[in-house]
Amino acid sequence: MSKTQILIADDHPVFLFGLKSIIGSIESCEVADVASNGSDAFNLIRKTNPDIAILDIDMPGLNGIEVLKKVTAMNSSTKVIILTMHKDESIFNLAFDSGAEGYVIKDNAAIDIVNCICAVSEGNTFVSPQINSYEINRKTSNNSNALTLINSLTVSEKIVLKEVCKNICSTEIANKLNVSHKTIQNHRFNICKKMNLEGVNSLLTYALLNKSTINLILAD
Amino acid sequence: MSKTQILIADDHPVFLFGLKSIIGSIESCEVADVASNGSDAFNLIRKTNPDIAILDIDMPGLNGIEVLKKVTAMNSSTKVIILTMHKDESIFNLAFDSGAEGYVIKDNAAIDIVNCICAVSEGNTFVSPQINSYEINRKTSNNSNALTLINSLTVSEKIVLKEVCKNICSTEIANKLNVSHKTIQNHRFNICKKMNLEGVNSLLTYALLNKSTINLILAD
DNA sequence: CATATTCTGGGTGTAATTACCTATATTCGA
DNA sequence: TCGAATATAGGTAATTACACCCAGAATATG
Repeated sequence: MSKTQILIADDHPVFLFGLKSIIGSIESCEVADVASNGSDAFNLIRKTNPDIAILDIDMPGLNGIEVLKKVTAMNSSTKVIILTMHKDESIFNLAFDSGAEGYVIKDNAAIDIVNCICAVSEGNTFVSPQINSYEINRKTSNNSNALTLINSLTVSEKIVLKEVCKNICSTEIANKLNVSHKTIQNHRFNICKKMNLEGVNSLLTYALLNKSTINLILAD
Repeated sequence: MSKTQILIADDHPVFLFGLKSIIGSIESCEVADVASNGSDAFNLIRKTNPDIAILDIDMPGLNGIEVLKKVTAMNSSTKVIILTMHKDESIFNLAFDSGAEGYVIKDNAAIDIVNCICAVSEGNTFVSPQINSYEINRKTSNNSNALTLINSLTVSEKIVLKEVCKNICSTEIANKLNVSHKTIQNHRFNICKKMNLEGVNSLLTYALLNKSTINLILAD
């Protein structure tokens, strides 16, 4: 029986080195390729078609979620495991909505990654025990998380939200988009209503504190 | 000649594993101890007195900077290298002000860590080439960075700044500290003046975007 | 003790955002 | 083609933060 072919992608050399050693020590697995950015990872997946791809989210160029989406879109047989430090429920949901088979938190023990690889190669899904509740929420369709809320925004509202993330005030956003500042204020108000944000500066603070999540969800 | 004894501390098991392998492969070095949190790291340093301690900043309990400060305070012969993902100039300065001998960015190649260990064990300091300019700024005493500015704040101003980081508005801060909201507004105004912040919400956005840096600088 | 700094709090004004309202033009799906 | 959703933009009011003014009380520092 041939070994499970695994591709790993992470832009932190030391972490990648450790990951490679750990996976290499699994009897039934073989590290087929390593990549240190998203584009390389995707090209290698398309070319070599590994059994499993383990992807970090934060990588230069294409991020792990974008690679995952492209892999899913081309109906590849490669199964994707997301290995990240993000503990945000919205990102977790985004990963599984995008076709992931596993989700492991980076600061968990190495055994989680091993278990995840085993589960996924047997056709099951796996999530770090630490975020088990996220999976339960998904199964009970308890879906009032940021991903669902942000996806309910209109195109203009999404554009405005992205600008707010950059800490640009309404007047400047209006100038940038060549519309009245009243229009932007209305969009902001509607975003607040949809996302249950109340109080002065609530949208600004929400946007700044959830910047990376929002930008992942609203990428392109 | 005996090998250089090294302690490494990081709360990411996979990264720690990779780091241990890389350092273990250096002929003249030996990994004496590993720790996955700050308290353990400090206790081990005190007990075994290694030649070099390589510390991550973000660790549960005591963070790496706090460990560094305690090591410096007890006049230990152990030299400390900070190995972190933080690229913030203020944190870099905080590390060297606290007595660090080396500062390496986590996403740099493994060779940087090896070079850093060699430099430090020979009595020199080392910083990742990527942030070389920070060292030059220090040497030319070009010190208008956040560390200097935040340290120029009064006790009350520091307390207010920490509350603003938590996204608490002036009225609530006033209630919490049992003073008038005008007092808090005056503190905010004075903080803005000292830190050259202008415009509506400038302090709030500065605080939210630099939360982790501020909390590191203002830790106890 | 004298001086300086800090903490405190009041006043006045402006800017930005939130919180609603209304209303028209456009676009999109049924 | 018709109705729904969306994008646009105007109005009004309340809240919060910034930007400056002032001054008395407490505290530290020489």
